Amino acid sequence: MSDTNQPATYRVPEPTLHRLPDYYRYLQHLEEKGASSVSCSLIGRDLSMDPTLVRKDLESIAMVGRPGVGFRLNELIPGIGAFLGYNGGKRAVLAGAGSLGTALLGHRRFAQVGLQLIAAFDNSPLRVGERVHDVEVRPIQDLAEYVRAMDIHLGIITVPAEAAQKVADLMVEGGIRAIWNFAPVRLHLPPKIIVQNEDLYNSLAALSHRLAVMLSRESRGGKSNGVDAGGARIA
Amino acid sequence: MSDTNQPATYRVPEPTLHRLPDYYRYLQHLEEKGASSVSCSLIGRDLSMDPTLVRKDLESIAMVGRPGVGFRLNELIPGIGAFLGYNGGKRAVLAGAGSLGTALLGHRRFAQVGLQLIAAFDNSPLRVGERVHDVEVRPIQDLAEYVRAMDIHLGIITVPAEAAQKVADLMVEGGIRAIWNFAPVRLHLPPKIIVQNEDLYNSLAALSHRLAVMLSRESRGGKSNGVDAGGARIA
DNA sequence: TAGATTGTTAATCGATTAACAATC
DNA sequence: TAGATTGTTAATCGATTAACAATC
Repeated sequence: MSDTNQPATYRVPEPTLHRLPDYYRYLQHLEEKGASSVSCSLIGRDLSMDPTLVRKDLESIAMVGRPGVGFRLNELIPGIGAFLGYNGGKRAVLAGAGSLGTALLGHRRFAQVGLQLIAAFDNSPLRVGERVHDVEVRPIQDLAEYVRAMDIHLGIITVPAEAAQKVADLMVEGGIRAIWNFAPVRLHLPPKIIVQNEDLYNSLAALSHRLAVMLSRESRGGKSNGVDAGGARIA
Repeated sequence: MSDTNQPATYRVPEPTLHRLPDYYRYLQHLEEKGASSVSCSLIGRDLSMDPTLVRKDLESIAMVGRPGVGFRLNELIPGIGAFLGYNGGKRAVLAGAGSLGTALLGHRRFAQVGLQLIAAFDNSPLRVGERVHDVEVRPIQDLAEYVRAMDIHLGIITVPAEAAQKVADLMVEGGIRAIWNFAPVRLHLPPKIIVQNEDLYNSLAALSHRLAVMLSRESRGGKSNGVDAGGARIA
């Protein structure tokens, strides 16, 4: 890490953050099966990852194990859970009670990771006033005020792309600190706001490109002229 | 977390692949506004990215521009589109006609990127036989046979976590080459199969951890005892 | 030509993998 | 003690950023 005199955080790498839920689930399974401790090599074997990477990940969130033995599940699981805020009770509002929004509102498992969707907002008079999976749908105009009054920090955007920026602005106006954005647009936001884009097209792109490469490669019997189906150069 | 067990022979970096849809959309907007060419620095400015990174990305998919001028939109947009297979007509099946599955089946925009969901599968007799957004829901038992008969390469999994592995096995049995997995589990699959996990918990983890850090830091007014809210060590 | 921007090579940065000593 | 596994430091690898020459 950089050794400035500034109190900089030991930043937990983004990739590590993304892997933690996988460990968490795997370890829960393991505990249900009666195990009481685990080694990084076992985790690595079962999750098809390099054991050293597992160790580094656990180290980066300050988990300690015992040389020669491994990590105790009854420390490790709560440790990861605490780190991820799974017992936090994070309250959130959701904007856009369409089909995706509805799916998220009905997602029982969110409660298990400490996420509570306490209100939904929509601009359609048809939807406002309804209850979707026990959550009341309110008019989008009330969003900022509601968020401020209830002191909510997390907002979820499931409106169409065209409306997303406007909704994001309302959230910021109300004092939201983090946005989980399912709309396929990059939002323009103040630098302080944390954003996580959940853009299906970004990952579909990777998937479908690889698929195209694989198929075109097969149909050419493995021969290549240096340019694949999609136009990418091949090493 | 974008992961694939694909043995990488070609060299378009994963992060680049994920950024391409952003460029594509941005450039379309730009063209609609009447522009006919664009420079990497303009893209960088509007998308808040380093212009050199933009250039590298375009270079890696073999786009060529003109020094002193930039890239012509009428070459660049179709170029990226072709690379991503947006005019391909990729047929796919979806397993799990629950709320998320239904949302995806109704997602009109997929057609715009060349993705067609041509059949859905579910194990609930209540759902089988229904039509969800013009797509017929078939019994899950027929999946492998259908996929083989129709020569489908792409499968989408929106079943609950417990059922995901079984469904994935059926897809592989039918000859599926790539799986877009929305269930929160790591699938065990033959190495040839391309997988893209769309696991909400992975990104929620990053988001909620950062939020927790931000909030706890504020509440301490910047002071730190060496351990933040989530348990991460601070330098 | 002068200005701008690409194409390309080099430097930096960060994450993963490897090596090994400490310790249960 | 012997075997296993952690903790920690070093090496490698890949992606991003910087530098600069070529060219429209």
